[in-house]
Amino acid sequence: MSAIPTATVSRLVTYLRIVSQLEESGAERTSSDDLAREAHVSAFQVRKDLAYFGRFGTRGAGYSVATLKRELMRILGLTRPYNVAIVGMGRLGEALADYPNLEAYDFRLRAAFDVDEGKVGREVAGLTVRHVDELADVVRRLEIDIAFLTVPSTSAQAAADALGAAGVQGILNFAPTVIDPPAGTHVEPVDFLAGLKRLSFYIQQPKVKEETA
Amino acid sequence: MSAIPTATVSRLVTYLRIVSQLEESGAERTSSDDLAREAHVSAFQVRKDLAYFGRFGTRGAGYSVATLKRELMRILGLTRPYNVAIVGMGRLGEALADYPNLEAYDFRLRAAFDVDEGKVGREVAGLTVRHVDELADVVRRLEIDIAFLTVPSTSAQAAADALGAAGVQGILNFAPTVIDPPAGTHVEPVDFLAGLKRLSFYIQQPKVKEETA
DNA sequence: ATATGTGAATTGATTCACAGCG
DNA sequence: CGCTGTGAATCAATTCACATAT
Repeated sequence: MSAIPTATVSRLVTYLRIVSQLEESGAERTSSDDLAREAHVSAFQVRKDLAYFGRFGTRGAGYSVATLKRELMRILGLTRPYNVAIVGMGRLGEALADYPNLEAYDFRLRAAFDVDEGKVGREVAGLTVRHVDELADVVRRLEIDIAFLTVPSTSAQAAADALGAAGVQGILNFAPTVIDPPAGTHVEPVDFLAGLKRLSFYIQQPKVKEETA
Repeated sequence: MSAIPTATVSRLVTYLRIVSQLEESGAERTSSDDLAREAHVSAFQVRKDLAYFGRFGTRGAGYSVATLKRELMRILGLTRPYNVAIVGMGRLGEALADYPNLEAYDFRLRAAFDVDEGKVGREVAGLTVRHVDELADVVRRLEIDIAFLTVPSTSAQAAADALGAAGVQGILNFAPTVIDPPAGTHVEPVDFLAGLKRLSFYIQQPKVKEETA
């Protein structure tokens, strides 16, 4: 009967960003029409998405920006802190370590790992890079909830398995490969190469419809 | 009757990566079952996705790895080169400029832009960073097809509009905001913060089902 | 009056079962 | 006999229309 569509979850994230911007700009009230316009979806869609979780508006008057923001944060589980580790301190791992906006939603970078002895021991964003041999131990001790997986594709599955076994609940997978989620772990892909290839498909579309005889 | 589901396009990209790996590992033939296992979808799904574009297999014998790879590349428009520009040479822009795998599918980095005079003139990945004032001019002259948009959210829409007006056909949007696609331009989002918030939702799911009375 | 919340209708995507070829 | 390719059936998501609350 239930199970929230994944597309709905993605849109909720978008609505949250929009109400956050509205709040910054000083707006106090908004409507499904406003949100729909900003999120590039229909107003029906906005209301239906919200209806999965409750009733947050006032008929005739729309939504309170503050209330809707609070409720969206609650729905998305953003009312508590998450401890984060980065696995793979290449260029991308380093860039993520220095990313400033993480703390805005209480994502706390607590550990960084690599296999390369040349990288182990270095300081990145106030953290000492540790060897992946210590992963299970450190993840448990620091109660890491979420890992950013920025290792090469060839080691991504093994690293994910190790993280799952150590009790990590969520993995943001930056490696361009599909990972089999360890039991009890949710994996979200962040694959810019895939996005690039989708672009390629849509760009060439206009001039298609040729058959290979 | 027509219109390819966007989910199908995403899966095609995955199938291509799988057959590329199969090719590297020396395999000559594969099947919808193989592909399904690797891509974490059903074999029906694989065959249906491919059926939108033609018949690429041999009944009873599966698919030739080489043929399927070639066909997937053709379907995805990856048989010709694309000229790429990066707009926004912050940390992420720089990391992308140095990303080694771009040339593998003939994506050619040809230009880099920033607004910051401190960055303009610097050398990155063999390119001189140009001021965005030159964007329209340079995009046209170098026949840029695709832009990586790595500017702050607040300037993302304006930059996208400038790129669209200059004739760019595709934009990979790394800014954490929804962009209104300029006419004739396709936008693909690559938003790791959104992925992180989705993770948060799925992590907290187990312990939910509380109502606000 | 106005904009939400929601069952019903529609549209779209996935699954299935098997016909069709090698 | 295998495994692909595909219409038909099922399932899910989106759209619609309107009753409902303020």
